[in-house]
Formats: sequence, C-alpha cells, structure tokens
Amino acid sequence: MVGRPRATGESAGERDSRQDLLDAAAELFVERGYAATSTRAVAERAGLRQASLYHYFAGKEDILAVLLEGTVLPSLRMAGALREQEGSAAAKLWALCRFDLELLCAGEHNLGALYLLPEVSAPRFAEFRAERVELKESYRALVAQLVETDVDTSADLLFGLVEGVILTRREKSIPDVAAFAEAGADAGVRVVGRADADLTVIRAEGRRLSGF
Amino acid sequence: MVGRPRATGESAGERDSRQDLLDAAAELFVERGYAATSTRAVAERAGLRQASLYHYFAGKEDILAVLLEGTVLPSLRMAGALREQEGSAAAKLWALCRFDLELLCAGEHNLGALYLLPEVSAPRFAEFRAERVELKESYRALVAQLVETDVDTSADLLFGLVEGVILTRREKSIPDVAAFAEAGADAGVRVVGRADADLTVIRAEGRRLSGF
DNA sequence: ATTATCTATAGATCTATAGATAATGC
DNA sequence: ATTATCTATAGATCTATAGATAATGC
Repeated sequence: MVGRPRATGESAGERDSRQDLLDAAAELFVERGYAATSTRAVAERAGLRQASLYHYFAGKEDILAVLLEGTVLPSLRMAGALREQEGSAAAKLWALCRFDLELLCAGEHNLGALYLLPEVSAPRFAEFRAERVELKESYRALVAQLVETDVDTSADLLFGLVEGVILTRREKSIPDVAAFAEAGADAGVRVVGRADADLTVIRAEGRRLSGF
Repeated sequence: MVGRPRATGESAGERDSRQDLLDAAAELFVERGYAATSTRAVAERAGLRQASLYHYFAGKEDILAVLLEGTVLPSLRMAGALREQEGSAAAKLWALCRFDLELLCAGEHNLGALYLLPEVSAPRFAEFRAERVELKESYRALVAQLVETDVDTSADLLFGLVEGVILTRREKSIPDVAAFAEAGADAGVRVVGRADADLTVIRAEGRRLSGF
C-alpha cells in the first residue's frame, strides 16, 4: 500500500478508504443525522483520523451530496425505461412502485432516510431535489392516465405511500422485502382506484415490464 | 410587566415568552433540524437573549420534548374515542385517517416533520415514541378486522400513507386541507381492499363517527 | 517523487452556568 | 422580595488548513 499507514493499524476496507468513509457516513447520517455527526465520528468509524477525510472530500457537505446522488438515480432510470415501453399505465405504475419500494428497503442502512434530513433543503443539494421532483413527475404522469379528477392529490398520496416505507423501516426491519414491495405496489394501484378484480392481470403485466 | 425588560425592546407575544420560545423552536427545528438549530437562534427569533431560554426550559432537549408531546396526544385521544363507539371498522379507519391527515396538515409549521428528526430516537424521547407505537397499534387493530392476510404489512403501508403527507407538505403547500384529508382517508380504505362501490357508505358513517 | 496518511492547531462556534440588573409587588 | 431578563464567560466542541511523515514507485 502506497502512503503512510493508518494510525489505527487497520488497512483500508474491501474497496478503498473513500468507500470506507462513505459507508461510515451513510450509517451515521441515517442514525444520528447530518449536523449531529462530526467529521471526526465519520473518519474514526472508517478507521482514519479526522483530517484524513479531507484528502477524499472537499468537506462534509460533499459526502452527503455523493450519498444522495446514489439514491435517486436508479429510480429515475427505471421510470425512464418504463416510459419507453408498451404497456398499460396501471402495470407501469405497479412496476415503478415495486421497484422503488425494493430500493428503499434494500441495503444495510436505511439510505432513504437521507431524504428526511432537513439539511437536504440547502441550496447545495438543489440538483438532488430536482431529480426527486423529476421522479415524482413520472408518478404523476402515470396517475394522470388512471384517475379522472384530483390527479395531483392522488399522485401526492401515492408518492407518500411509497416513501412512507422509509418511516416504517426506521422502526422495524422488513423481513420479506420482495413480498412487502409487491404488497405496496398492489396498495398503490388500489389508491388510484383499480379494483381488486383487475389486480392479478396488472401484477402479471407489471412483473413482465420490470424485466425489460 | 414584572422583570427586566427585553434588550430588544419588544415585549412578549400574545401569550408569553415560553410560548414565543416554543413557536420559534418549532419553526427552526422543522426547517433546519434540531442539531443545526442553536439555542441562540431559538432565543433570538423569540426576541430574547440566548441565556434567557434557560429560565423556561432545562435545556434544548426539553423544548423538543414539549413540542413532540403536543403532536401525538390529539391522535391518541381520537383513536380512543373511536374505539369506544359503535360502528364498522372501515368507517372508524376512515375517520382516524382523516383526523390524522387534518392534524398533520394543520398549523403554520409542518410539525409532523419533528418525527423525522433523527434525534427523536434518543432515550430522552422514549415516551413520545411509545405513544406513536400505541397510535400505530390502533391502526393495526382496525386493519385486522378488514383484511384476512398480511395484517402487519397492510398496517405498515396504511400508516406510511398517512405519515407520507409530512413529506408531501415539505415540498408543497396543500391548498384544500379538508379535501386532501378526505381523499387520503378514501385512499386508506382502498389500501385495505374496500371497493369504490362501498366508499360512499363508509364515508358517510365515518363523518358521523368523527363528530362523537 | 508521489501518495496517503498523520499531528497540531486556529478560529468559530455552541451549551449551560454564574451572577448582575431592572422591572413590579408587597 | 420576586421575577424576568440581561451580560459575561468557562469549557467543550467542531471544521478545515498547514505542514510533517512513512510508505511505495521510478
């Protein structure tokens, strides 16, 4: 290994020190929040001394920005892929809900909880926020094809249903993620007024669309 | 007014300085978060100097505890009142969802966002968290009467749908709160599988139950 | 020579306490 | 005398920078 050895004796994790820092920050930001997490806490959890963090990141905000970016991009890509396919709006909505729910439930840390941090409203994170607005637009466009009135309200409620899993996950672990995501997607299409009788068909088409 | 006058010249607000401090803290904790809000910021927004805050509160945590307490108690009371009435589970669930949604949408500040603060997981706020668990139990008990399988999952999704409005409210204002709350309650009973055909009846009974 | 780390620290906070002061009430 | 406020400050952070050091690579 090039460079001075760590004072702790440990060597970098499976990937590298930068990734060690991101992992440590993810865990601490989710559990304690951004402002309450010091650069010292992040660095030391990663096995480094506080100042060494500045070799990899321009500052604390930079770390949060990198973490946030990683959480929306997959959903945006999925929404785009669905848009370009043939299929019913209900099935696309089902597939999008399921995908987002799986993503929010996946991973050791509840990374979706980063959205909840009040610091995210700072100008520094405007790009991230714009991407979330774009994702919400995708939901809205599908909802518009499925309900006659109150498109905005339905889209708000549906988006809330999906993101509500972040709050659920904060208080308990979700044992069967796949089942939970499907049940959530079912609930999503019910919110926009699909009768249970149609669900079997929608689900089957939704699963097919997810493969692309 | 007894006591030394404020250095700012202002006198206390409509109620008293303690309430001025609570209002200021509510606004700042919701917008910037707990750790990122200094006692100086709270005191000065309330028109006092930093140290004067300690005349009313033992510390910063104490302020958050008081604010949190005020946000669950009304919902718990409503859940209790519904439990003691005659009525269908679907109508009770509708009424509870509507009540909570109204509450979360009411008030100048998005006080529900206080639940999102990572600091709430500290031992100091265990009582508040226990009360939220109790509220969630009320949802679960009603859901258990309405779905056959996956009671827990349905209750999680439903609770998420309701609390999701906190996230919605962070990004946009809700113009017609009453309409939004009813639409949300409708969506709630749909999530537990009620067909649209039954909704008119459920709504009518739910509104009647809300009056108690 | 380059790199990854370290130690040390300046300067800016922030919380909570000690004790003074400017009102009213008795 | 009591109360609500103030000023001042101790002590504990915390972020970011400066500059040293211990490896490898050439």
